[in-house]
Amino acid sequence: MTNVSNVLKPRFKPSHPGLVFKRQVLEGYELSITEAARRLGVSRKHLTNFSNGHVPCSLDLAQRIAAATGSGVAVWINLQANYDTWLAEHTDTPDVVAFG
Amino acid sequence: MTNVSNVLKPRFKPSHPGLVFKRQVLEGYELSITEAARRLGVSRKHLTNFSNGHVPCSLDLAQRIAAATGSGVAVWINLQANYDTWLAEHTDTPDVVAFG
DNA sequence: TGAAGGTGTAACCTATTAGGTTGCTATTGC
DNA sequence: GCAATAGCAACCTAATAGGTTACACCTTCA
Repeated sequence: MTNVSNVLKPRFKPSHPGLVFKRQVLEGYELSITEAARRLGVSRKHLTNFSNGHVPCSLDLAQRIAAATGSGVAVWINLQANYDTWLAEHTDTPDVVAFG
Repeated sequence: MTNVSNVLKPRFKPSHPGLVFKRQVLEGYELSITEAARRLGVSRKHLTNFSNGHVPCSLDLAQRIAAATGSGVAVWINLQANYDTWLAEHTDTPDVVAFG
């Protein structure tokens, strides 16, 4: 697993998008989870789980956060993609037969 | 929706990861969908659907393709993320109350 | 001290979806 | 004709996003 991309781009475990949301957005706007959930149109339970890194950032949630904050939806999708990538690189790879 | 990022990074609709897989990987290795499905350990039906852009690239599939081709899993996750981003930017945004 | 609001978490339910199996039809090459 | 491939449909399952409700535990404030 030591290839060029790893050498050029050493990876530490990225923050879960929910933690970024909590620290950057909620604290930045001084919003409670309860109030943010109301404005986003999602349940408080779900936003709590997301903000604590227990559930991934779905496309729907990414769209809502982007719409409410004025940020691009790509930010949240890519945060999740980076997080997923790190996980995928650090879990066992499924059994396959190599191509070529 | 006309912001700096759109100006700097004009977006055309990205190819579905499955089409990339079909054109670049299958044709490159001269593999049939049937044979590739066998090697990846997924059903032929599912790989057909993926290769024709009917189903997204799941994390599991991304891991399998990466393992079989020696490419990084990030490639496939990011292809899907870019595709998702484009779709999210070109569909109606859900109803939310702005922060701040 | 007690009420109010915020937080975390658990149990339960529903809708969606990834993915499998089977079977049919069409196409291509031997 | 026949074998292999491809696309697609119907159907089934396991997993998951997300909701509702409820409970326990803080703070803060009157």
